[in-house]
Amino acid sequence: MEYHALLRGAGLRATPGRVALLTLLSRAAAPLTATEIEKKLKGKMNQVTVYRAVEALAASGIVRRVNLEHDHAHFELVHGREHHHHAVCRSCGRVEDIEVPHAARPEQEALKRATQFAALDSYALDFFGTCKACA
Amino acid sequence: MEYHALLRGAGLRATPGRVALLTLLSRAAAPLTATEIEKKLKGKMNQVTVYRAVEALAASGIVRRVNLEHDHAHFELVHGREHHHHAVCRSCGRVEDIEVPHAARPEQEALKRATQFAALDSYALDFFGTCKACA
DNA sequence: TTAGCTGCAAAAAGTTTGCAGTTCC
DNA sequence: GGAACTGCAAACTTTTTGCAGCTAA
Repeated sequence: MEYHALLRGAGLRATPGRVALLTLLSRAAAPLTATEIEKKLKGKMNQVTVYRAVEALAASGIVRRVNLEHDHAHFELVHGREHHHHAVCRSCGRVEDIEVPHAARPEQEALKRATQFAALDSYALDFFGTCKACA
Repeated sequence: MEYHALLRGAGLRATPGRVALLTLLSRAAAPLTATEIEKKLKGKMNQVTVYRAVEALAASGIVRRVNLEHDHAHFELVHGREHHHHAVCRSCGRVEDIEVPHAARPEQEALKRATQFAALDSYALDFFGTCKACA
């Protein structure tokens, strides 16, 4: 029941659908779209509720909204884990999570270069190319 | 008429609308959405044609499609210039172009870490935070 | 002349909202 | 019991497609 506690700790209700959603995301190897989530939860939660759930979870910092290419958002669990990145196939849309070493706190360097920003607290680093299946 | 030649060189027709579109993008301080482009070209090109034009221009490598937060694509000119990045305001959506020093060819490092990819040839590094106007 | 471009109308995707009923705590 | 959550239907936004007419080369 670890997700039950996680939800309650964020002041959210631990409904069966939300626990199933978090369990699904925790087992996914890459971010999922709202439609993928709804299909894999088949019947447990309808699409509108999926959107509302990921919105609430994102507001609590439990889930992160990821914008890759393609015209729809993807969602992933914010493990307590390391910041990670994505490789995206331009041909089929496949996404793989990858770890890439990078400078510590690149946001601070970016903020120095920006003239119109008061704060930058996160960043996204995503790679695009062709997956082995499509090559 | 520099854009006329650029278009012809890519095998595309140099229509007045496309030249106006490229001129607009060249003067923009940050990537524009299709709707913004259509409004700023008021009357010169309708929205459907804007989508078809940026698609053709992106296929020729003249324009780049950028996916930031928010649910719509942005488009920017691919100057012959340096790879650059974006600061995005989570509150109002404002986007500023920024230059950030980074490792040479991070794609190669990323490809080593990916297990399912045959090639990675580009990447996006975008920062999120709050702009001065919203702070 | 003609392949490429354009506009209009309509459809397709993805996402959000209103409201009434249900459920977690 | 009451606030939070859910599902249904419908709206809204962004993007794509079909088709007929126009135009750059």
